[in-house]
Amino acid sequence: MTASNRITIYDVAERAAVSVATASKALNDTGRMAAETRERVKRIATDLGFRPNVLARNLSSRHSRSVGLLTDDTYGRFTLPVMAGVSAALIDHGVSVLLCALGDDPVMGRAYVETLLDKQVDGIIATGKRLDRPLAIDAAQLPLPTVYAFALGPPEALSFVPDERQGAALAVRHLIAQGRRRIAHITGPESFHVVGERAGAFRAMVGEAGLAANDALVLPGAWTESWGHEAVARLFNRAEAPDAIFCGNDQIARGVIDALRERGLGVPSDVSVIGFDNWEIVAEQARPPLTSIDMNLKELGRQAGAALLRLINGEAAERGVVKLPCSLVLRNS
Amino acid sequence: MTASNRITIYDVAERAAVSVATASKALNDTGRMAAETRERVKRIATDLGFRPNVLARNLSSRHSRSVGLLTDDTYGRFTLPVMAGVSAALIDHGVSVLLCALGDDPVMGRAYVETLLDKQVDGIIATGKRLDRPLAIDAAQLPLPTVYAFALGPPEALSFVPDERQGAALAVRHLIAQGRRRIAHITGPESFHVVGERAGAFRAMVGEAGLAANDALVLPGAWTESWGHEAVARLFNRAEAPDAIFCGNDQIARGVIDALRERGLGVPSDVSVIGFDNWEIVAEQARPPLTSIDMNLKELGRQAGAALLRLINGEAAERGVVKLPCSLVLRNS
DNA sequence: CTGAAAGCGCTTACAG
DNA sequence: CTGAAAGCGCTTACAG
Repeated sequence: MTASNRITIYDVAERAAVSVATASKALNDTGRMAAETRERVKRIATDLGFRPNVLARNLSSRHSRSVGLLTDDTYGRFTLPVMAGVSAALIDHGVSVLLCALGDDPVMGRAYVETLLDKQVDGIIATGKRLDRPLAIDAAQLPLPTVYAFALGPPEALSFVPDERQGAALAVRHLIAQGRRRIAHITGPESFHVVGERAGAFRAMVGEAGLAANDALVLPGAWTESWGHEAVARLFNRAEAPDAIFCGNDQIARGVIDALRERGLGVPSDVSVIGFDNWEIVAEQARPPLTSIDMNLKELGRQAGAALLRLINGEAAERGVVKLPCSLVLRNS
Repeated sequence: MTASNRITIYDVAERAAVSVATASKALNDTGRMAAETRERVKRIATDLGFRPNVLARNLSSRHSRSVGLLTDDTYGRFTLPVMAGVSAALIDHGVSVLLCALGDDPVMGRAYVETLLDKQVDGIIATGKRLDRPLAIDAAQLPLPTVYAFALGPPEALSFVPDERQGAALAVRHLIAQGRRRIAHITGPESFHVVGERAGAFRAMVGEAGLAANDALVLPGAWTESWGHEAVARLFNRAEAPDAIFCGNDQIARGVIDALRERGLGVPSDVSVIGFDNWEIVAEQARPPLTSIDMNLKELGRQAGAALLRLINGEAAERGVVKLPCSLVLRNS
């Protein structure tokens, strides 16, 4: 029936002594037929090693079983885990992910998105290097189901982001549970949205616990080891030194740990330290290994992928911002 | 001719008063026909806003115009720029990139690759988190054109990697050109292949220039700021201190710069410092901003993508390891 | 419960 | 130089 020697649905149908229509319905669990027929067709397909030609299926069914993944990230510390999660969620449903690496140039971006639309993607996932900076392309305008992952879309869209406040609260609660009473927060530049979120949650938790909620204990700076180092110098040259430090990321925490050691302070015996991001290469190499907050980005990607699948299938429209919980990864700091 | 209201090649043919066969050939620059006819068809297609249905084209032409991108990276510092380059090289040719995020589990990996093959990808790009660690899947066994990007494939395959030795030599040559005579190399763990490569090139260049090629001037350690800090302590507590330091990455370099400042040494007045990776967020924030070596990973991805296109088109088979030059990014250190 | 037939929208020998 | 026709390998109304 077919020129090439690849097994087609015609071969399966012939062998099962049914029509290709019936074979198709049997394999796709559609239509009605005797259960025995369906089973037989499926078994024969497996025996023959039949793999449906996706290209043909796409043309008939008029959709591509693929989604576009838009990103403006060319560095990837946070984006790649999200992408891996999206991909994992979709692959089991035979949906593949087309990568579309946008630059910061909207004109180029639009051209890229055009080719994505030409490929007839069934939906779009938008992600980006920073939560608080929109992509060069307005993905929500696209005539397609769209989900934002580790990126904030417009209110009428569906966005998945880490719950920064919950993550920060988790960190502070952990320190309090260790019996710490004077907790400082050393964090990144105030221009980052997450810095405000985490600092807000920090203040709230500390206040709630009836501890000293002194603004001098919140130190915004840079996302670097050396800032952690420097901030420790500032904090510990005062009368009342903290007994715990919640750091805005793991690199800061690493600088903090090193600075404390240089001062002869034990971690965690004298001062408890907790990081954020759970960047394994940094957290595990610290001495002692660093306790940290994990944003579960792969899981976030997975949920975004699953939600996009639901939208594509026309299930109840979801919208708004879904904040996913962070988790505490205990090490020895 | 068609049920939907989307513009098809039938609409174009009708309007141009030619057959669909001629329209197809005109638009694809195949076949022979009067130049005038070709132009007219193209113009009408543009006027009508005709966009060919890629799904149909794929089925007829029996290829998907897509390639699979295999990676085992879920962190992405180096992989994402490579991916962006690959994507940029292919998108202009209407070829899209299917992301396939392998875990470290070969069984899962194999299943993922199966679905990629089902999608009839025309080729594969394999990349990974570390140059010197193979993927869980042996991509070279796949019955498809395959290119390795920022990953070493088997000798019979085509691999693109940065020229580590050239990059290191570039760094050392720059320091020598600044009049530096006693150059140290502070770098990462010896278990990394790149550490050996860069250190080898460092020794060769220093020897060639007739400078002190003392093994005590090569300090392997960790990829962290704190190791840079510590290594400076070791180097400068000796009689003969270096006047230049070539660092294995930018984080080390940052620690080095901070440590030198703490010792009251001027950078670059007393000691020149150069990093590796050109990780902008680190290099630009250093005080002074850090001169560094850039591996040009996006360009590497671009070349790998272009090479894969050539393989897919059946042009002369290429193989072996292509080392792409690094470049020097001058800042103020 | 099953099948014949049309159709998805292109491309590509082949004939003229 | 141009076109009629078959074909890519499935799916899906529709008829029975």
